[in-house]
Amino acid sequence: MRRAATMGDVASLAGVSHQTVSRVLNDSPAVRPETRERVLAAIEQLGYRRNIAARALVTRRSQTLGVVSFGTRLYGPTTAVHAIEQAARQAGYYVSIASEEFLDATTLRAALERLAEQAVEGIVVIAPQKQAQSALAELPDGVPAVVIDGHPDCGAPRVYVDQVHGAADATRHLLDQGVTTVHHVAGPLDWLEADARVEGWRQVLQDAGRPVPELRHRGDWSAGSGYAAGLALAEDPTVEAVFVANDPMALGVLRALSERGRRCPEDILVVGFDDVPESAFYLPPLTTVRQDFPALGRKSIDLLLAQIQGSRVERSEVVPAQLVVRTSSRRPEPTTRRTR
Amino acid sequence: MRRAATMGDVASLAGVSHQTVSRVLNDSPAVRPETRERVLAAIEQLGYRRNIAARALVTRRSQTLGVVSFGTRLYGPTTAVHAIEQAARQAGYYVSIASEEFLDATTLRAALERLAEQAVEGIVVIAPQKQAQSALAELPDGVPAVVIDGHPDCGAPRVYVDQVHGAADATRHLLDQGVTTVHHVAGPLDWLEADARVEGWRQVLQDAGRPVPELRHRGDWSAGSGYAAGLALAEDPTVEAVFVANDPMALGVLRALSERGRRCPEDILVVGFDDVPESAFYLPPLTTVRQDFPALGRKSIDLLLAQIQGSRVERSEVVPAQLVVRTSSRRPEPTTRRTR
DNA sequence: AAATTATGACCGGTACTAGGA
DNA sequence: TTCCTAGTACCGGTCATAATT
Repeated sequence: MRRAATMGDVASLAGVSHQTVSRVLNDSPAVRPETRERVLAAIEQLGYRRNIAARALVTRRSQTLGVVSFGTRLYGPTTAVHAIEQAARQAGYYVSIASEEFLDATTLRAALERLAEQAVEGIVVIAPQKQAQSALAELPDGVPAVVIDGHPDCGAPRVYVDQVHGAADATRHLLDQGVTTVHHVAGPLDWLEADARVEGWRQVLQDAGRPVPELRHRGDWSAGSGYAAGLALAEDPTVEAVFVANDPMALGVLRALSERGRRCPEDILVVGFDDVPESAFYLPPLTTVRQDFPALGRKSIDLLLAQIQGSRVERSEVVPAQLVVRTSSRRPEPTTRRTR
Repeated sequence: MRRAATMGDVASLAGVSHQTVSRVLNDSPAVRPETRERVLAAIEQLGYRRNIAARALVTRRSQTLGVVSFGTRLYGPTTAVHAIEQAARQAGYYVSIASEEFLDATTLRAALERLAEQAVEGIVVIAPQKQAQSALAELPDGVPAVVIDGHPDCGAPRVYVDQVHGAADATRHLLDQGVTTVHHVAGPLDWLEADARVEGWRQVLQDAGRPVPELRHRGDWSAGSGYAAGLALAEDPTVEAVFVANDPMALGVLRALSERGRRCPEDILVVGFDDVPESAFYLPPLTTVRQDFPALGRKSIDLLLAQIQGSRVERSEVVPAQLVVRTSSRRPEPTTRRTR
């Protein structure tokens, strides 16, 4: 394998100095169009490609942003990561990923360390688990960072979806259907989002003076865990409505209800959270709360770039959640209830 | 911001030469343990971190692998990318992602160009669309590459799931339930996998001497497109069994059937493809064909590393697909058919 | 002589200066 | 002036080689 062409090679082929080649590559205005053409032709001819290691060495800029993510099989993080990539690229950055399947302080630290080794210019952390928050304190010194769905005092600017309002809207919507109260299938204990959704749900019930059912059901975001919770809920004849902390768990609940002969929405109303693409096709179509994950990703990059460019940065940015009403939560008119 | 510590700083603090520091970092045996300790202490004290740009410049190795992916919202590619990251990291490589939402020759070329700029040492391309194949011919010259689910003569070693056998198994399983023939809801025209699944399906029907229904239904992998196909299938009273090219589309079919009052599995049998985590909780639980996406990712890195290390590499590696039988495809015994 | 350690060239760019057309 | 050449000092490592125990 021949050694790759260098700037000097291009320069001598084009009959200019290496300095001029550099100017052309960096879009300096101080190059005559005609000269620029000659240089570009030489670049083309030699298949020259700038050595980014050399460039990074002298400019002290890696042109790379880092992304740390956990639970990458989940719809939310995956979608957000994708949006991050797009936005970062459009801003002229490469993206390096450091993700792990499960999070604990050790793996988060390791992931941050890997990114630090690469001298990334900024880091986006998607770490909605509580135990991530402590490790976040150790974000590399001078490196700008943004946290998605993190804790208010995690030390870095945050971008987050308004989980509390989303959960409140869902719960209020269920109460509006005329039920006495709403049960909740919560997400895992360690997740901040799970807490926020519990809070929104509880708040609305309390404000409405409704009994707050004991929180007995905690899933792990999976359909299987929702199914288990659904079996228990189906046993309880007083249950009229259930707010489930995400869509896959809601799918599990729907299946459990159906197996136990409890019809949705005739007997029990169900609302999910996330609005995964499939939820409109569950049986019945699922009412849910949409989170705009792509917006989350884009805004995190906006905040990060602002920091890199040295602007003062808002401490946080909120993305609203939006209730999407479908069949699973609409109580049929009592008159039509048994006609079908 | 103070300038970061350099090897020379560490060296003078430890009272050795920069060369010795380098040896310590590269685990050279030619360093007295006592000296090594001193150096490590100095590194710790200064918070020294090796500059990978400088290292890459002289070693001509970026320690980075590139991944190109499209349709990153789909379960398969996402899962595979994740496995790739894990495997690459374990092998001591960083991972740079270049993905786009939609693929065409231009975006693929752009993605490969971005990775080439970064001087990645190897590339994994996940590009199961037909139109990707031509652009694959332009894989950067000397850069090792592996293609996941690509065309046999795409020019690079391939790792792929045995789609044809998976589809054949699914179809055969349906015939075994006693139906006359099996209908198919295919994936998008441009996808190789869609073709392979059609082929496996058709093959089995032909071999069994069954009528091959005209291929009228083509979705885009989404539940919505499956729903549309399902509505049409529900109209046709002769349809006894449907093999759907992926799980989300199968979900759409199930919903359409249910809406039109055709029961699954009593009236129509359904089989999907992919085994997404939710499919066990569809109504009814979906029989499907599991693809081992993590294995796909791992094996692609194995092949890539082998190439990088200069070994001769098998042209391709196959990952088997596995039929997972659940409720949606099991015809109830005729005697119990109407009892419930 | 063998084991360590020190020295300087080099990787391929960028940034600067001085000066020519 | 405006554009460009020429030359050189970096950036922070690695490697080959020489020098020192």
